[in-house]
Amino acid sequence: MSFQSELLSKEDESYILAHVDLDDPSLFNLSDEISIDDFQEQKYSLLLHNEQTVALNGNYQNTHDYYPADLPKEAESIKLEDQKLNVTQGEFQGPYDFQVIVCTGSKNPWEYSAQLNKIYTDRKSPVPIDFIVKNNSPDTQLFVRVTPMFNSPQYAQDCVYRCPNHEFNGPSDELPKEKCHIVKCLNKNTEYYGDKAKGDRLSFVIPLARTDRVRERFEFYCLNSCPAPGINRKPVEIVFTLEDIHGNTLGRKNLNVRICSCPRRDREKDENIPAAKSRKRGMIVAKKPSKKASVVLSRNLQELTVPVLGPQMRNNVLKYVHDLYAGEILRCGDDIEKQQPYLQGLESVKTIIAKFNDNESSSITQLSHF
Amino acid sequence: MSFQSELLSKEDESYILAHVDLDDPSLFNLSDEISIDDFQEQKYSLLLHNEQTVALNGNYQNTHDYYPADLPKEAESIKLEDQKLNVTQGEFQGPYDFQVIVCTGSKNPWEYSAQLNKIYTDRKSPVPIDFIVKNNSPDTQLFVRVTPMFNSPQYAQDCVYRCPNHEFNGPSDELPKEKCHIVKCLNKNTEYYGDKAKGDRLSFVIPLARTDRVRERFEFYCLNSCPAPGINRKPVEIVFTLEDIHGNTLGRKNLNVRICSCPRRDREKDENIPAAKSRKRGMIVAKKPSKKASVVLSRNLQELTVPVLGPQMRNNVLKYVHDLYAGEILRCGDDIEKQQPYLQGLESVKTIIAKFNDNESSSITQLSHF
DNA sequence: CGACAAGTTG
DNA sequence: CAACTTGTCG
Ligand SMILES: [Zn+2]
Ligand SMILES: [Zn+2]
Repeated sequence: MSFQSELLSKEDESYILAHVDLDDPSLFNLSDEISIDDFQEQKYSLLLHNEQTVALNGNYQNTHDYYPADLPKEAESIKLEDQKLNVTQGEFQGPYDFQVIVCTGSKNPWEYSAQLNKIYTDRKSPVPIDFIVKNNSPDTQLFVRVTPMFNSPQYAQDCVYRCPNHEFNGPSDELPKEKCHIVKCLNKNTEYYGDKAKGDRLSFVIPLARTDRVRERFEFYCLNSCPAPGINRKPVEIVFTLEDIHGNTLGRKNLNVRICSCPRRDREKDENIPAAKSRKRGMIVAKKPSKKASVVLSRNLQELTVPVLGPQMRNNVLKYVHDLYAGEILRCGDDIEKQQPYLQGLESVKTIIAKFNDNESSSITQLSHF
Repeated sequence: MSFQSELLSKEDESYILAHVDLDDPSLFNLSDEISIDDFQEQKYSLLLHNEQTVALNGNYQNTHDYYPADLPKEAESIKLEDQKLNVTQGEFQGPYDFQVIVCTGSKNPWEYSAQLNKIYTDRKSPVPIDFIVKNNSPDTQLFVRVTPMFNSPQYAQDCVYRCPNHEFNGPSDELPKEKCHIVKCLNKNTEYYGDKAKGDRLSFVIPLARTDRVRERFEFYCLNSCPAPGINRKPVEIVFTLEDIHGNTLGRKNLNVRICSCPRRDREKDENIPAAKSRKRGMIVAKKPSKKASVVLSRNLQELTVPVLGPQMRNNVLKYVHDLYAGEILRCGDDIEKQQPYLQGLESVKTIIAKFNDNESSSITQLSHF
């Protein structure tokens, strides 16, 4: 179940996708079979659904207590030259039905785009994220590993570090091993891994509280726009890996992240540029469906602009859209993840309605009960 | 000829300017009369034409070989607390008719504005500057001290250092004492002074070749836009001081500097906007209707933007809006005048629908019969 | 060199 | 939040 090639051809991919049961969680518990030597000398690539294989520089490992510093000197030198470990990157729920939910709300300093599965946040504001783990039993300690990565294939192998500015001007109470991490968790039990000086990829591990839904807060220390050798405007994602005490992977979810000064503006731009472009007289032109966009289109929240005549018609449209979301949400049943984008849309409509209600004195033109 | 007050009132200034011969070079050769103790314990202010007195933090001195590190411990502590030395900043030619000329040329990577006495340059391109010293005799060694300063009174006391990014990512052959200087001279005999760790003001001294006109090349290591604790977008000037071997000041010239990525553009803006300065940020401008939620289309027609999720919902909304117009039009009966705005809205919606139909391959997502 | 991207200001 | 500034890219 492992492939020597760094990158699979499209044909290989289709073949494998067609012949392998990618939802079989046993596929993802291979770490026990791989020795340290294997890690140092071979390249492993395991195909998952939504497959993306990424070569990770440095020491990325599945046991919490395995440290780069423990390597013998010669392994070290191999690592420093061109040791790359291809680690799978696809998302999967795994046996615990692992889910990662960004808390939303319209007046938070961060913004979440369900459409792009992307969070937009300021530097240094705590962002709460919920981890959902079904059947989280009191006798098993689970962990979430958090690894920021560049998410364009071109840069995915490069490790993400803080820019020197934010490395040397971070909070004064920061431990040296934390100073290069662009993201940290407020949870005091978080363990930080990786040493920039050795070229390690940085990540950290949070011990998960034993409830079905655990909220943790994260802070970011660099902007996406920070200069090289920092993020340097490249898109970044956070990989959340559910792990057991041995570092076995039990689930994986990705979250695109943009740390910037104007989360709302930037989110709106990201969402609208793939979508409509406005013309003269406010005409809305439909977007050209980019191949990638069309795949996920059904999950995509987009903006639609229509002409309305008078507050009555406007309110009719708003109420109608509101109710369309309400209906969809009901039809989702208890599937929280499926609800997510609709909840976001609903939130969005309600904000628009509230804005009009705020701005209009006459109660006749107001929509009530929102 | 020295004043105890840190800042002179406007009236004092005018009085002095009217009664003192400010072109008398003897006024500016006072350094021999001032002991180190005076420097440490008092604040001197000497008025010059184009007067600008500036309190300099740290150790700024007129002898090349006087070093902050040589201070006794107690003087040191005074310095670190609030010792500020008011040093004159005005330009004067002095006995050698000292002049500083920025070399110009239209296809250089830098730009010089004579109007603003300001040079605009890229980071890391050598800028040649000529120093003119009349009667530069072979038996007197002269020096030019180069001191970058913030030139707004509000920040002039702060020392100018590199931002951490450029401090730690400078050329690899840089000596530690050079790493914090935002400007350096290519001349290998340049001596760099000041220690950022001690809060010293940084400067350097170039021994002048013994000709009337000496060309030296300078390189800048930070942009004006570099983040705090770097320049942080504050305007900067370079003070060139002609000195003898004892550090006596024989002439002084200032040069405004902007290190940026687009020297030409920025120079043009600087030069033109002061002329037609009516549209600056702080200016009061007729405010536009807050087009936050809706924009006026025609008389009553407005734009409403709502979030939709997927083509189905989008089409539902479009169809609904279409039908709202249709209903209104019916209710207008034969009143063509009254129909008019609704017809217009209907037309508008149909255009939007057509655009989406055009752009979408899948017939499933298309609305038919429009 | 124009257009865009993205931090800052009031 | 709009407008401006200013680095970057094509
Ligand atoms: Zn940074
Ligand atoms: Zn800098």
